[in-house]
Amino acid sequence: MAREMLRQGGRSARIQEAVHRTVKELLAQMDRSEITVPMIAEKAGVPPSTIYRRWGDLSDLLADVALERLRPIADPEDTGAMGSDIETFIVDYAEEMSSDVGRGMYSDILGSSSDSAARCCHYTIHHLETLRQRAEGRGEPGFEVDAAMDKIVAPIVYHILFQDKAVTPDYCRALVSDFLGGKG
Amino acid sequence: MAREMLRQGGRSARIQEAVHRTVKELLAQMDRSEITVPMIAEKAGVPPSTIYRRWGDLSDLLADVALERLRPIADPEDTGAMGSDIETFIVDYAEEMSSDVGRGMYSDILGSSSDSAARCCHYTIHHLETLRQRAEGRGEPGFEVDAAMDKIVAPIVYHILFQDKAVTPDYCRALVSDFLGGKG
DNA sequence: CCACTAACGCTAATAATTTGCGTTAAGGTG
DNA sequence: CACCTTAACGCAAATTATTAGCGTTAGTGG
Repeated sequence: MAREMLRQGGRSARIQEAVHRTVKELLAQMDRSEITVPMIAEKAGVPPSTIYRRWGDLSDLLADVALERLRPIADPEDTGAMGSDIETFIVDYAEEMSSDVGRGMYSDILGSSSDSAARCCHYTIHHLETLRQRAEGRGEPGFEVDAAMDKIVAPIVYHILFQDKAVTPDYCRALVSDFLGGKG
Repeated sequence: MAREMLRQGGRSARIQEAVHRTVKELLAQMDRSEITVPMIAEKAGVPPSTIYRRWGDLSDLLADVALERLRPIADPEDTGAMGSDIETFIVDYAEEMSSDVGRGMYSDILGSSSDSAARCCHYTIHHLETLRQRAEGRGEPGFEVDAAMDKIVAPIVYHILFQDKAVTPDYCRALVSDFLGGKG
């Protein structure tokens, strides 16, 4: 992945923005296996060497873009109760990530030599942590975030990645209710 | 991945063997990001064009090699009882796959455009199925293979891939005993 | 043993990546 | 606010990887 930007403003930031935007546009138009660095460079209006120097190679650039897309911009929806909070978050997450674009983001992140994989799952942990704290603030008993990762998130991500079975909303809800039910 | 070989014998098979062996050797010596097709070609004694024509590109070749390494060669060890069969199989599997080489195989498989991901997890399902049948042959109650994939395999593979926590034998054993305990 | 053709080797053309070097502009300092 | 330092850039040349054409080799089935 890109090393942290040492300079945050001006030209450097404009290039980062233009390149990221271009990658997202290309990803929506064609298969990732057809995308090349020179192609991105031309569309974004920067020389290829700038991309190579800054991101290293295509897989690191794709991982960087994927990670940015996954970065939390808002907290999960507040539905009023812990069970429905978790269910809503998980069903939405699974739907978003089981698309071709979503699975592609996972592949890019896992194919990169950087630490983007660990970062990516920290985002999910962070969201679950938010839901846990919210529940406890309501006086609900809360839940173990690690256990939720193992029992809910891991199976969903596994099936998305290995494409061995369809990840349906019903399947997700069953995982959630199994997790919540197995506690009492 | 490589299309199925139309010709199984002679020269074609020798090349496949030489290339696979070379890839495994290189993988043991250096980081995968340093490996190139021309490098493999020279060491294996074949022209690069042959590799490109047959495997398409490097990621498909790596996925092909990874899949071959994961292909079951023997049934899981028979320890005399279902619980210890599952535990032994899972602990061994986790240990093997949590190495850098193991994680690399997953990355290669997930980064390929072929169906190698689904095949890879079918291998695991097949092994679990073997254990289930063996247990039932002994008069034991058996277990749900799908549930074992969700509750045992998925969390292990998730943590290996996303590198968010160490997958220790104790952790694996806890997953197995949780799975078996939650049934009675 | 012969015919058929998949798969190969070689080579030339094309495309991607790396590198050196001069230039621009961000961010800090007096 | 002008100046200094240097990260990051643009350009272009050199290197390396990939693709494609075409004749050749050698499995496979008859």
